[in-house]
Amino acid sequence: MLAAMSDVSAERAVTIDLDHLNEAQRAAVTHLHGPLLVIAGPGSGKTRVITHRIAWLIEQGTPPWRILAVTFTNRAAREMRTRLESLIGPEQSTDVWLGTFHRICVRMLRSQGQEIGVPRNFVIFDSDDQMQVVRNALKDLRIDPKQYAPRALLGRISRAKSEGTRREEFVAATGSYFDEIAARVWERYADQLAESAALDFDDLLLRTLDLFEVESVRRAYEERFDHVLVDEFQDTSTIQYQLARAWSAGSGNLTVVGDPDQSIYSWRSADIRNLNYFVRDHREATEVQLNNNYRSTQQILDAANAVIDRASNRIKRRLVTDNRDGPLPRLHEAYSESDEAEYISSHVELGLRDGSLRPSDAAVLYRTNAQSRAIEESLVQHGIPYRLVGATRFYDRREVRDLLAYLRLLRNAADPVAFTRVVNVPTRGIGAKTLDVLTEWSADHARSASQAAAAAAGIDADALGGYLAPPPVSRRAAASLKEFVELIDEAREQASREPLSDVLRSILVKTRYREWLVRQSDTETEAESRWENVQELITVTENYSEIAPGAALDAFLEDVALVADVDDLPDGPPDAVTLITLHQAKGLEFPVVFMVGLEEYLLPHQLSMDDPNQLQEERRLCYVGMTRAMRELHLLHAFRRAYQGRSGHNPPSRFLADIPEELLQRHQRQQARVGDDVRPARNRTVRWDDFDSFDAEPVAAPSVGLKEGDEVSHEIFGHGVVIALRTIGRDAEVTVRFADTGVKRLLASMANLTRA
DNA sequence: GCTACACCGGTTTTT
DNA sequence: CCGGTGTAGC
Repeated sequence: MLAAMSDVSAERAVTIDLDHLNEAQRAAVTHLHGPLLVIAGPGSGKTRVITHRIAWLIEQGTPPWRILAVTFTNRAAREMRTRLESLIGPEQSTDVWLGTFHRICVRMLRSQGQEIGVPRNFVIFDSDDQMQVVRNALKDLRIDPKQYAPRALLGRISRAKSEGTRREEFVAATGSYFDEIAARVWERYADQLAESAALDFDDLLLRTLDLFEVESVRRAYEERFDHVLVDEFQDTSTIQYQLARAWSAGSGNLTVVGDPDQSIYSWRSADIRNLNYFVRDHREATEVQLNNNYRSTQQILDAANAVIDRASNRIKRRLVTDNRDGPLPRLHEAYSESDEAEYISSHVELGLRDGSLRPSDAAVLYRTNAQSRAIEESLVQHGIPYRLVGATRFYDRREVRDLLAYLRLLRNAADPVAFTRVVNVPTRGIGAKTLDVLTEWSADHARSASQAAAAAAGIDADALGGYLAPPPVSRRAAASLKEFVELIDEAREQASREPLSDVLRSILVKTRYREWLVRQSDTETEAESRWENVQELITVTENYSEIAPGAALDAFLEDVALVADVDDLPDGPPDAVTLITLHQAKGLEFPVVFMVGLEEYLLPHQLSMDDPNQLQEERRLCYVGMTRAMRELHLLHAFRRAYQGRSGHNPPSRFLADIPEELLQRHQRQQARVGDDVRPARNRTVRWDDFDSFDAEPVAAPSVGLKEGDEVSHEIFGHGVVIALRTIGRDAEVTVRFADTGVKRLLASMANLTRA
């Protein structure tokens, strides 16, 4: 293999080391020509294969800028770039086209979009903006948002777009009544985006595809890329696959890498069938399977395989590893979500104490973001550092979005979404009435809301021709509008010559934004944290100080729209336990993984239980989670769980039942604490005291065999003395003063105390 | 026009 | 439990 390769590049020194790749990996890396399909199981060195392949291609003589590699997330793109740099150095690697579909589309549209009427300086509307636009559309069309949920309508529109359906086709198709409503909303929606010179995420892809309809553009790009590589191919949508084909049409060198078992984004229009279509469309494609796992122990893989094996319609594949043995995955039934969290904290604490674990080695994986709270509380209590990934994204926070809206107005005064958002933030006496008047006026006279505001304020009347009657707003509102318009104008002027961070600071000062935050916040802590977010935003903008002021604004807004990921912020403790959703965890690995909430209604999630396809996806999600673990995997579920303010009992996840008993190490609470009758908790945080009410007939003190003054020892807390005992239902609460860790209250049945 | 408060419904996942 | 929306009273 190596010899053959050297022949190809006879005069070139071979610097890419392929020796440490296995045979399948090497085959994928050194595939020379034509379509290539790589099926890459979890931990099989997928990223390594892609980066090595790119490096190898470059070494074979392909210029870096003729290689296009598409990833699913920005994080993956970044990682790939870093690894590529270490292989071939920064100079070569910067020239490789590497990014998400959206990122690459933006790049193409910025340079050639005008060919198809895409405004050069288009802005990108994120989902929050989109919702706003849909709401406006509903208002215009006098459709009751209660009857037709904006969310659902937007979902319908977006799905249609991702499938490549054009609005005209959608309207023409005889769909349901709901679809007809969606079609009408879509029209208004499109109009408003056009008015704002905005593209939504779907448009970025669609319009780029349109771009390739233009003969000259297509030809230019056909000659442009010698190789196109698509990562996470199982998560591509119809439109994304079409893009990949368009980009590789010239060379025919399309490499797709994916794993059907890890397809977890169908709700985002990912179509797993693309893998089949690829094979159908490229009969001559070479297929390589990577089934060697370099991440997990055999014990973990066995359990994970057991889960994925039960997926229907699945081509059987099995991951194998040479990895050293490790402990069996541990299955633990906790009593409640806080107990579940406690188990995690205790384990981490133990590992930290004996030095077998660093905080960053551990990750807690959950299905829904809401589950992170109980974990956080417990970690805080134990003083264990953690970092929460995603959750409420930084750029989704109200105060951050307010300031972004200000910045967007500087860029495009006509942006109605941004205008409506901040015209009265902080409140400056411009209410619903005034806004209505402005909206009507701007509709009647084909002017933007900003122009309406200026006219109402008595500014710029001449520019309107002087004969238009200004919008009839109150004297007070007019004064406020004047203030607002001037604020924006000044800031815009400032933005053309000063750094972004300074522009933001002036806006904050002039609007007394901080005082407004304090007034808005219920608690001082909230005000503080929101102000911190504002400061953080300023810090982010400081990264743009190198760029010329005008261009900085553009670049910043674009990045914000495309990189809405908390991960990109420098913040957060460097060595911390990771709290992350199962979805976001894809592509990551951790020595120790805790999967929580392995219960029916949570995983599989309630909303996915009716549909067999969605159920399959939940199973794959479970599989993805399990295969993140390198050496230790803890599978947790709780007997009782408070969710959305209510408390209930969920049976263990069906996926757990698919793992043979002998592949697991059971660690269960020793006795049932309450009857089957589960009553709602009074408090969100379940305290042991609450359990008193559960038993109608309190029984005598349980036979825990302990009394005050007894010396006991505990797995984690060590040695201590019992200082109090209390009957709780059929259990006992034992208060122990531990030598190292102080006083703790423990449940006898859970704590596993032994007499010392 | 603003604020406080009651009510309702629900996001599972994200470029 | 959360946040968004609607209403009453200032």
